[in-house]
Amino acid sequence: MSLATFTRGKIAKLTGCSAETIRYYERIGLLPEPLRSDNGYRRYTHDHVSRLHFIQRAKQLGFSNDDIRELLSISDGPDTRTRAEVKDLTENHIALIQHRIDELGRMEKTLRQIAEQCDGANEGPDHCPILRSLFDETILFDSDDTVR
Amino acid sequence: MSLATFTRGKIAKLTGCSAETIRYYERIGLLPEPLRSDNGYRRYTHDHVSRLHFIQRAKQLGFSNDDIRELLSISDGPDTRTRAEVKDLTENHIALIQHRIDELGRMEKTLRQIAEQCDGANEGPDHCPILRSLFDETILFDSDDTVR
DNA sequence: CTTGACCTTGTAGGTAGTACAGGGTTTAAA
DNA sequence: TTTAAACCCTGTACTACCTACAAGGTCAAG
Repeated sequence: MSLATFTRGKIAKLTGCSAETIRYYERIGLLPEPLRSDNGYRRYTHDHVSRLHFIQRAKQLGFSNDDIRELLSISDGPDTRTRAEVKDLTENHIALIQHRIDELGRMEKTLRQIAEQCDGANEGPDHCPILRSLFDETILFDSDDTVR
Repeated sequence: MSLATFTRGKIAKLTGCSAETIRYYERIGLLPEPLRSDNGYRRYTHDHVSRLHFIQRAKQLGFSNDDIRELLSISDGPDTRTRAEVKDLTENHIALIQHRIDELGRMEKTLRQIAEQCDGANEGPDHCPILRSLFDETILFDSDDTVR
């Protein structure tokens, strides 16, 4: 067991998080407050390092800070009920991502449609077809749900 | 030509934007400042209505407020150079959306992989496999670019 | 002993709004 | 006519997720 500790700058370099971000995570309760040296400097442990890695990986998977806080608190809690809650969170998150993908796919399709209209006729004296279709009342959106 | 004007609440109902949002769009320069009545109330015209519609449609296509400001200023400017700039903006935007879709697709794939591991063995005495793979150093991410 | 690199705190900025407080005005009903 | 609801005005603070800076203290190297 190593008892090494790290300053904020050290743990930042070690994990790839910025030093400011680490302070931010502490403020919002993602990273537990470390002990302090006599000079007031934070002293991070290996536990902080693995938590930061956890946070980074969860972030890469698109989990929100609230999700991550939840996941960490489940992980810190008693072993019972753990699996079901984590599974739920994950499944909901997958559904959310799918929804976003669908939304973006619809956007892309419509954008390609209106961008295509611009391709051919670059010569006419009339207005830009893209702007026109944005101003036009009669648009061809597959809008069925709200877009952020 | 109708000279009708609308209060903020009226135009909000007419367009489906919230009254607060309309004030916000004015503040950030998306919607031009309307004239005022003697009592200080804003008096919106049909031109504001079509601009708001434009904003809403562009938003549905995922354009940022900066993009929209740009598109509107192009549309207000002289007719020359218009088409090329709009086309550029649109193509860049399509590329951005594609990038986001790819990113989300990678997330989804990885999430499904780790969620699957949880499916079968719900009985073991060990830790939750999802949490474990988030804590584990050896993850199987297809990470090649930054996430958000 | 001084310079520069680190650490501390608090605060402001960005995006795209939402929400509310505290005041004035208009409209509708009693 | 009076009064209450419903609107309007302004400024400000809040959400998520940080980033960046200012003003000061501390530490290690030359």
